[in-house]
Amino acid sequence: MNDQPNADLGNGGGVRQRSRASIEKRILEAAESVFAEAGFNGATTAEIARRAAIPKANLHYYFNTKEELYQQVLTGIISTWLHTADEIRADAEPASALSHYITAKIELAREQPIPSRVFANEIIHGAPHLGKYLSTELRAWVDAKAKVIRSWIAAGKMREIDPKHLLFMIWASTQTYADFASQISAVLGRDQLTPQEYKAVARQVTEIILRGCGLTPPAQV
Amino acid sequence: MNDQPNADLGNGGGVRQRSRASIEKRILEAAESVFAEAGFNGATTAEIARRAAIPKANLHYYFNTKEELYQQVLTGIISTWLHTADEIRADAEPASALSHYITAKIELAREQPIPSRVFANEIIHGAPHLGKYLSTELRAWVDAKAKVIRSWIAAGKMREIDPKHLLFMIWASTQTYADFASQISAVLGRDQLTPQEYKAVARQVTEIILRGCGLTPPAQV
DNA sequence: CGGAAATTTGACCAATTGATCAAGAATTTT
DNA sequence: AAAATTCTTGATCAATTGGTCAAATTTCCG
Repeated sequence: MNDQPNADLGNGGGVRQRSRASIEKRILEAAESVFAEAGFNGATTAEIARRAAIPKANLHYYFNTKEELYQQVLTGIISTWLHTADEIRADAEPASALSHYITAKIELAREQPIPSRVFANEIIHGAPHLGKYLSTELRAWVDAKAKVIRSWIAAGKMREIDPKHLLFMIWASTQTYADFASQISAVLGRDQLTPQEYKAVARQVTEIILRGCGLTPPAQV
Repeated sequence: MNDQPNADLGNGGGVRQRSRASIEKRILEAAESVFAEAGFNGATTAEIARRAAIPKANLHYYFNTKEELYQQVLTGIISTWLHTADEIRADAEPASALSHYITAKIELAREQPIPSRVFANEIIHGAPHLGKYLSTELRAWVDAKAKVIRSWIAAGKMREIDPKHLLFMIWASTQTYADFASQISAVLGRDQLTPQEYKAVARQVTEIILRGCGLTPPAQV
């Protein structure tokens, strides 16, 4: 039953565990990039093993199935996203909170586009591997944030808009720079945006959303 | 060389051609849905044939390779999209033109989400089957529309914004309702949005974008 | 050291899958 | 009618691929 080798053997947590953690990380990073490029179906364990520079059989020693590997990649992505909107609280100023959220999301799209693409791919295909996450955890998260935004509206701090669809719009407008980067690059005619361009994008998206909500964008940093 | 059976034989364009067109359409629709659900790699010609209700060997009679089938699906999608922004012209009013464009895109997301997902999937994976379309045709399209928007700005009709990133934002905010429908459904807790909800979405996205551009949303229809 | 546990690895397997082929059925043309 | 062309389809193939296995090799610990 216990298919986790080295589990709970009291070996002192020495070199083995450190090495194990590091090789698992290498495998997960390789898997991430392959899943992002080819999707779950197109990804092959052989290619993941190649990028992790280990034999395929060794990969299956650390992760029993491709499914298990994919799950861990997804889990990692989700946990990264859970706390990007911490500033969206009832006692915060909407303009500042939304501005920070949008900026953080654009930065994430720049710094970690690959996990974002794995997740987007999963959603596009109907989220067959995500189980109930969307309709439980994420839904609760959105409900909570929507409540905060509604409190801002009730306090007369911003225009009356549908909070959930505002969130969808922010997600879409920011993650498009990770998920659809190849399209944006091709259309703009360059390999990738410069950090300055990302800043300009964050500023423009923020301005449009905030003005659209009847808010005044904060002065630029 | 000519692997198109029945091509140019002067048979009068009778039953054969009509039947051929209809079966090809059935195959393409089946392919569309399978590609949308599983991506290029995950799609199997067997499943496409099953949905088209023909033997797999017969499918390969009409479309030699899976790649050819995919190309035709993509081509169909692209041609559908080429003329959705015809109202974005220099002599149009920005508020009206953008409003119509956004509304049309949301309607397309509602009516034809499947082709949109096939395309989105292709982009996410780096557009390996799209050839130079993005960097030639689509880029030229965007350049032209950006020029129009810049003329509106120069005429003092709207706030100074980056036209291309505005277009990206409109694409993202509208297509998210096709591409990420499973996420939106799960978060909102219902199978699919009602036509009324789509209308409300179009209204809200339009309002936010227009106000964000310093425009006044037109009165609702 | 020396036995036990953990790790590595090449060889291998069963299932899937894109594509082919040949034989026959249906349709059109002469 | 019969020859020619188009269409249909079951059988089959070669390649790919997720996963297994057992035999080494290494590491750990008394």
